[in-house]
Amino acid sequence: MTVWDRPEPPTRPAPLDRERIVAAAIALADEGGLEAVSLRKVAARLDAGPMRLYGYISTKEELFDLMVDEVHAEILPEEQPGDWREVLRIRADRTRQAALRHEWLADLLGGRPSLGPNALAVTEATLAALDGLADLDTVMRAVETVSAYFTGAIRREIANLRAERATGLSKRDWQRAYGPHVSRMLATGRFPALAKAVHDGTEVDAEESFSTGLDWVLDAVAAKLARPPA
Amino acid sequence: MTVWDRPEPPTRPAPLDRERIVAAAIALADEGGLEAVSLRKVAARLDAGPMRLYGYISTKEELFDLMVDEVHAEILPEEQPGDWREVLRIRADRTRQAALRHEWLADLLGGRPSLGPNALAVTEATLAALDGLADLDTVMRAVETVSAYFTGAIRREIANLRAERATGLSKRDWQRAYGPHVSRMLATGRFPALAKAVHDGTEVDAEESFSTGLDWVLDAVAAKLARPPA
DNA sequence: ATTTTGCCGAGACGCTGTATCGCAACAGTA
DNA sequence: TACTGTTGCGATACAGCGTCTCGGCAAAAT
Repeated sequence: MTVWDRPEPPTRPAPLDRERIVAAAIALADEGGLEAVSLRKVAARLDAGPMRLYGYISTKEELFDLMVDEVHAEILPEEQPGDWREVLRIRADRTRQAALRHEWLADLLGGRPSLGPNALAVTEATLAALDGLADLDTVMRAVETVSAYFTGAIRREIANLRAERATGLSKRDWQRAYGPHVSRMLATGRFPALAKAVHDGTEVDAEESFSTGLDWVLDAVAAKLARPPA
Repeated sequence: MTVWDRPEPPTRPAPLDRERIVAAAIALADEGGLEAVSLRKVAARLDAGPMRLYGYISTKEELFDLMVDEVHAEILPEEQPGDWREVLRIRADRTRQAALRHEWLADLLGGRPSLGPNALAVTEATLAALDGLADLDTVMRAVETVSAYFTGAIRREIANLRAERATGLSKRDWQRAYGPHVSRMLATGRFPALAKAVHDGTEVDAEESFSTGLDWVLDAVAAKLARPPA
């Protein structure tokens, strides 16, 4: 029996590891949002059956956790530039940038404790930058307050962005963007302050709004760090 | 043919309206979390077929929107007590309380723009309290910054609460609560600042932590309101 | 060469959100 | 009173989901 008669051995399944699984999941999520991520589709991208994934993760939520941690690798800057304020600011900005690249991140941010290695590294870098500037409690409060701010701000920004996209291109005009419903509501006269805000408000771009709010919060932190509590 | 022979006419289906649908959905979510809310189960609670709901909502997401708006009715306080700072503080506190009563709210908070009547009323009340204290841009930034903070903070609090519950009763101890994984990570020595924080950190209760961070943010807002930009 | 082991994937289960469509009960008209 | 038009409910269907079970096959161990 010559070689030509013998069939090639069946190609062994492509080797798999978490990294490739997570990469496939992220690609899927980047393209179609979190809801486009199904274990079946992730597996299909890797030429594998869905059940194969269960050797590497035990639940879909775990896959999400891995995805979030993977993105934290993008958030952690290469090198730290000293000043605590800049460290916090950069962390916030980079998280925002990551969420703009991976909008699904906004859906997951703050939804579960992030305890993966990359997320821990980010926290470590943040804490290190604040170490010694005040007692530990104050430092923790500072980090958590800033995190809470940018988590919430990023979520809102992405939510608005999606709403704008969904209602069609209308970026500027609140009323037209959010449709006749809000207009009607405002017309009832029950919301005078809101109506005024919508009518008179200048359109600020999202980045500036994020940045300004962040500055405020950082100012507050600065004040507390300067005067450590008795 | 007497009355006795004739069967009763089939009982007309129980009348339905959005209020009852939303109430059923909220009850379900309170009991088993957001994932326990399925159109089939909501309909079953109302002795109706799933398809019946589509007369009142056109998508499951809309049902979530209605649920969020319904909870905003709990958030809007009966009467406003003047001072802008207290108005913002009360709004944050009440939102937090609502999220503690309805943990699923944390999953939805900030996820989509809230444009229902109750949410608009809450925004209206907030804006009204700040009206005239500074130029409109500053006021908007203030409201959004505070909202971003408490959205993020509430999310984190609920996330931690769930994690504690999931890993078993261990409320206090970080390391034990988050399991051997984190301990091992810390033991690697790659996260000295984090390790110190975990080791030396005093356990602060969630409410106080929320409240302190909120105060900081409100301080920042106060500073900006006092000095309206040129 | 033979046994053991471990892992992969086909299939199944119960569930999901939603489209389709036939039927039955009402309102209006002759 | 008989008929007809309209409305809206719900049975059924469909495609997809996460996950469990299990049979079989290839690699490793003996």
